[in-house]
Amino acid sequence: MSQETPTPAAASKPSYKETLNLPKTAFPMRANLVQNEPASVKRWEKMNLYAALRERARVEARRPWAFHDGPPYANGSIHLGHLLNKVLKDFVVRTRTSQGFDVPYVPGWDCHGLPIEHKVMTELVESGKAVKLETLSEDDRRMAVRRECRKYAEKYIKLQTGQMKQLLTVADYEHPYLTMQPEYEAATLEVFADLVAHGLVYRALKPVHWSIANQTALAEAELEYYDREDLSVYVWFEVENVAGLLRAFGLGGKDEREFADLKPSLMIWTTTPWTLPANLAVAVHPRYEYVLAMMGGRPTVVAAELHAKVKSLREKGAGGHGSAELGRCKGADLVGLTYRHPFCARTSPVVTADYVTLEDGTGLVHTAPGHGAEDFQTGHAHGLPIYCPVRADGTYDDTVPDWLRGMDIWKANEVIANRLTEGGAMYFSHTFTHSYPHDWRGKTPVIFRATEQWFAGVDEPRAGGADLRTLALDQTRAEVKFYPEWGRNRMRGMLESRPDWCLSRQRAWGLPIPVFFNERGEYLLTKRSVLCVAEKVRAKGSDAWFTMSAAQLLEGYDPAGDPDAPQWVIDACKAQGWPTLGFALRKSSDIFDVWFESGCSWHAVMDQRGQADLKHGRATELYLEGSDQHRGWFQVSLLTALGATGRAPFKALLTHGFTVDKDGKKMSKSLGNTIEVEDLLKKYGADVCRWWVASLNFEGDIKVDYSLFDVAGESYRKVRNTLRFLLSNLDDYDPGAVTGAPPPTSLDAWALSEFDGLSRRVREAYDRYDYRAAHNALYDFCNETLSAVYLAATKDRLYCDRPGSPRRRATQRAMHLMCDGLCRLLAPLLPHTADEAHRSLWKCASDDASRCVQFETYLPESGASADDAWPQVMAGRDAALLGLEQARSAGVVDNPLDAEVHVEDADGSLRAFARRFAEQSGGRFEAEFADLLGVSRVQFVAAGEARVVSLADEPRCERSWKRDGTVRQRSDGGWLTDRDAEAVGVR
RNA sequence: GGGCUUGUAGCUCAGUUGGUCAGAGCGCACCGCUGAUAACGGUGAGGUCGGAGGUUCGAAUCCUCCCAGGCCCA
Repeated sequence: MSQETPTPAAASKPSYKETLNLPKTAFPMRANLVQNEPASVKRWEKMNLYAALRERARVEARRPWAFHDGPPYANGSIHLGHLLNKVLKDFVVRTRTSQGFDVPYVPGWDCHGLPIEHKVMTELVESGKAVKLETLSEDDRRMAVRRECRKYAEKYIKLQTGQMKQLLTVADYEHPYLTMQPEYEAATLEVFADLVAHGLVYRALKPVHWSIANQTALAEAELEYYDREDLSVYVWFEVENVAGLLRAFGLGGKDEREFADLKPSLMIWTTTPWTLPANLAVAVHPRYEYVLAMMGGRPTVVAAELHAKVKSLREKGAGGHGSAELGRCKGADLVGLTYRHPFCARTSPVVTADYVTLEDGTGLVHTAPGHGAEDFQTGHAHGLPIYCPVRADGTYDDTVPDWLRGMDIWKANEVIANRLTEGGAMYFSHTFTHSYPHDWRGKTPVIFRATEQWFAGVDEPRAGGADLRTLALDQTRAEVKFYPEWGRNRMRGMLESRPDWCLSRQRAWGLPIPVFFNERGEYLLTKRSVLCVAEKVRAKGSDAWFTMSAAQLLEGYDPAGDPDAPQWVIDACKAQGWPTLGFALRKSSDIFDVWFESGCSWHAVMDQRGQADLKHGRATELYLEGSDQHRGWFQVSLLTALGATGRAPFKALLTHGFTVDKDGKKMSKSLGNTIEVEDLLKKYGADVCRWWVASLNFEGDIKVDYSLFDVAGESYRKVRNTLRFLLSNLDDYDPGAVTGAPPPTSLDAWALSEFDGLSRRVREAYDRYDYRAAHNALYDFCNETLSAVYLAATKDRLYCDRPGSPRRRATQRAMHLMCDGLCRLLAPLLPHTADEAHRSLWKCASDDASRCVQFETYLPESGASADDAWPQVMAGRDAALLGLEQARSAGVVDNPLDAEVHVEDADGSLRAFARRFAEQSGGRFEAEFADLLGVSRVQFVAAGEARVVSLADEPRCERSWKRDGTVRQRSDGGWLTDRDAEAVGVR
């Protein structure tokens, strides 16, 4: 047999596979992102993408769109929050750029502040260098610490820059802004100078959050709340003027002296016994009802509503009202009473305050004006001293009773409680757990402590006009856009309740507050004096404050020419002349709250780099940060800008939520439910991470889990494969070979008009920062419109038509347009993949660094118009597919190509469509519809006649595997359809 | 404790002003293809819309309360 000559038939029975136009592309199915993304980064760096984009914008005279990066803190690796934030920002930059705007984007870092200084100090102590520092002068010591801090910040800026580049973000990494740069610091001082000029800065003794561990004031933003166990005490304060007490309760008839022996008392409640030495008043609510009742053997004043509750603390089950009630009165009636402090030798008054509540305690509030914000207000209103016996290190000074002097306040809690018990003043005490503010870095509990600090007043009239709070609320209400809209409400609530801004910190690593004191404690702080220092800082950085003398810093300052110069300066100048005075001045040792520095970035970055000009009304378009920044950066930026210019620095605010674990719980290292960005990048690559970000509803909490990235990876692969299939069928296509719109009844027209719709929807979604809508639309288009419908239907003509057939070329043209268009729409979300596909589409050599998809704007509409009946046709397709599936499960057919489907065309619309199709293209729409179903033949039939017919008995084309009724043996011996015979060139 | 906010199929999400709005995709199950093949196509099952009241002829959609989260504050 083997020696036999092959029969002519067998010899001529060709394998037709080589005659097909099968897909061909170098664009791989597997992305290998982790391996290939670095090459993209390298190529973009080689072409200097950021600068090239600026240059294009210049040449094309693109309109600028100002966007501003809020500075992350230069500490540690980037975490999930950074990933989310930076990727979202990159979406903004890239979408707006593709829209045809010029969008410069300068990344920034917050460099000063306690976290770094704390870390550096710890390292200095551990390495033993701290001891040596103690021997230096104050200025030299601070300079030494500052040098270390700068090195530390620089190290992490470098680290984070690399990580952010890995996220494929496009930014001016060559010229970032750092809050420790001299020009940034100088600009911050310029803003401060304006605030000073507008009368918004003042110095006052006030209770502030005080970190004992770090011996500095802290801002709200520097606090974290943790549970803490504390002692809760109910204390009797013995009333001094018993007659007044009896009068207040309408008990004038009682024997005053006899009654006094019972030690009638006010009862207060506190969870901070250590503040009792600073007690200077008891506050009651003027309109609440109070009772005088026997409790623990003493006639005791408590709020009527809390009487039973307090009584039951000591007498279980003794909830019965009024049993021992001696009298009632309003809080206002108690005013004027005085009481003896339980262990300090003084008497203090009862005063009223509106903030007294009946939720906890006794309705009588222990008031220590030196240790609480509300206490301070009350003290201020009633002329009480702001007494704070606690020193910076958390120990008592010498004004307290000797048994407390020098004692640590946390230890004093117990000591004081014991003393109260011994002295009979303790009604009840117990330990309980409550949420308490802690230093965000040291994690140590914070106290309220009155100190001299610098403040920005939010209720001070600005230059005689409206105050900052009013201005900010006005902007929030009417001028600024919020995404999402509820941010407006949130901002308003925070602005309404925020206290004056404590600007000063007692640390080394920061921008000094440029104030000069004389020996009497009077200070020099005017717009001109600040600007004079700002010049020095611009030239030499804020180190100048520590390396130069007061006289040097003030060189060029002329009190005579300063309308705001304080009188003592003018007087002193007359007496001794300016330079001499300068030598006698002492430099302030306070630095600015870091939030003040970052809050000035609208000027230090946007104004200074020419991207905005707030004083002339040119604001930044958008700030984009986590929702915590309603109180943080958004608010401080708004306040400094309003204070300095009267305008909001941003036109719109966009916020995102926080990442949580897969169960919706907060992520924390202690819970062990954190995920590292580094690990995600290593496992999935940046494009998949970005695709994940794009899929999020980022307004709320964002669940993070590896499984969610797996899903994103699957979905990414689908998009990638669709691009690959497009590319693989365009290998032999010459763009521009075909022009003109396809006929409306053609599949190509349908696909192109679907693409135009997609393009519109995606661009509109980008415009409103709805990346998820864009992501979903893009995915659905790839998955449904292209992969399941259009590409499945056109496969036959792409593979089997003669390469140059008009039908094949028309489809290739549509595919080319859509591939190009998709790359451009995808580029903001998937910069690597879109560029890779785009370069493949345009057959770009791998070392060619001249082309990048990010240079392209979105593709204009294709111009294709689809027949109005297409939705009906597609509905017919759905119905027919259902029928096909039923036939398949009934065993009528297995392979769809063995089937002829009789499609119900009840109203004749499909046949009408087919007639139009024939007029426009000269072909049979039934064949087109068969391709849409993936079957060999289709007939349109009347209602009720739909069915599937097996064609298994008919000959099958050896090339296209179709049984379309034209299959017969051809001149080469093979069985082919007419179309395939023509394509192969046989008869 | 207060302000803002979230809770729709296993997962990610759509659901305009209350009336076919209980949907999509993924995943899963089953089937087909084997010339997109570590691909591709088709069909299907799955939810008392966090819970409980209430308003209404009618509520995922409005009101109240509760539960579980998140951010910010006290």
